[in-house]
Amino acid sequence: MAEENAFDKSVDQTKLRILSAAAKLFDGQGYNGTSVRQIAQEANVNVALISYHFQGKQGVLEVLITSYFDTFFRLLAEQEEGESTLSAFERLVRNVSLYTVFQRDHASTTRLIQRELSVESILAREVMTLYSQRWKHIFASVIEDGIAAGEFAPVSVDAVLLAMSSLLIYPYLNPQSVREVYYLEPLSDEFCEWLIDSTTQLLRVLLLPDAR
Amino acid sequence: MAEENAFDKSVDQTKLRILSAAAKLFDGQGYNGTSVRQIAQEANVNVALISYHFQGKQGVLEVLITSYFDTFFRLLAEQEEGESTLSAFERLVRNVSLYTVFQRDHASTTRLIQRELSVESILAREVMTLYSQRWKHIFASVIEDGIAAGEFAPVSVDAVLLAMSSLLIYPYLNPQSVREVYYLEPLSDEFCEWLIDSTTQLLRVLLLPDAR
DNA sequence: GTCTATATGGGGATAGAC
DNA sequence: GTCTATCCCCATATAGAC
Repeated sequence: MAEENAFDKSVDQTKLRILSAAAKLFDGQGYNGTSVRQIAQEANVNVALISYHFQGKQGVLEVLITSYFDTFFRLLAEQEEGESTLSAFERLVRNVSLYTVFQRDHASTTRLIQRELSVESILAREVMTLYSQRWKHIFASVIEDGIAAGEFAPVSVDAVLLAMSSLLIYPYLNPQSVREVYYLEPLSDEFCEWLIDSTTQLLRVLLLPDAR
Repeated sequence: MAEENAFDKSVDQTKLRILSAAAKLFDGQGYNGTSVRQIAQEANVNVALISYHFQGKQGVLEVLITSYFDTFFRLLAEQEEGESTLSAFERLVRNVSLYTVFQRDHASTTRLIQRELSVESILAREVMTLYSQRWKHIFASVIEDGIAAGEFAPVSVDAVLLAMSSLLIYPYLNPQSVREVYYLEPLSDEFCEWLIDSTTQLLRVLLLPDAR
């Protein structure tokens, strides 16, 4: 299990420095607004090392995207173990909570991914769409289970999920507005709790229209 | 006399062609991902005319932003005339409906503005933040009126508005995901109706927790 | 694995002719 | 108001020395 160990001293030090610098800069300035020179400077490494380790700027973006989603799916799988005894609604809320906190803990990558996802010309868009579909499928399964068990009303799963993702994602896509316009701090614990709570309320209304 | 006349035949033809081409390209590729040469080609005008008419690429973006918001605020002001007899909730829903349809009718500009708003290094960001605050203030006033009149629960206006904007904006920021992941068409009438309806339901839950 | 130096192309903007 | 030609800067990527 050590063969794909990503912590092999100096090499990975450099790779990690590049990834971390790139995440920060892509986050703040956008992918196209960031140059490899900036990344190299921010990471305190030589420019050529970016091409050497990641085959260019796009390679850096792709690694950021894949490790972001892979980490999330791993965490989710861990949480889902032995969750089968819970109700569909409880499982849904647990997944929402995990995702919210995950976004908070990976705020830079979250913002840059969600932003670049809305750019059509980005080459990594297909990768992202694939992950988005996998993301959706996970949440959709829980809702479909709930509908099949009669726990949820027979709603449009797609519509519910879109509303849910809007609530969850937008604040982390545009934290600047959250701070400067709404005077809330998206990185705070209170904000996460509020966001989870609001989303739960919406889901309750949409999925359990009779129960109140 | 004609010093400020913006409808001067050929000049305005050119300016409009540039604006329209820029909106399309900024929308699809992002501001930084679009070159003035591309804009000129798409608009079928000479590259130099962009600098001549708009003092550069950034000037084009600024005009797009200001006319977008100015148009929306004008439409909103027209609608709000003689609305004072309505309840706060009804006024809120009317404003939500107007904004949703406006976003749909100006989908390219909506997406590009909302995306660039999340980029810190964009020079036009201060302009956008200013408009965002004005936008928020309009919706906030209605909610505050409702609270003062005892129609709404004494909620956190900021929190409610953030949830509302998340629902309204996200689908127009990322219409690709809406189409490819959720199989919904954000430009359709049915989608607008659904979005207005979902938002109304959320607002009802948050603002009128007792009434049902 | 890291660095220097360079190749090659494209970016935005403008001077000056028409 | 429009176009041509050009300026200058910066982008990414790589070849080759260490």
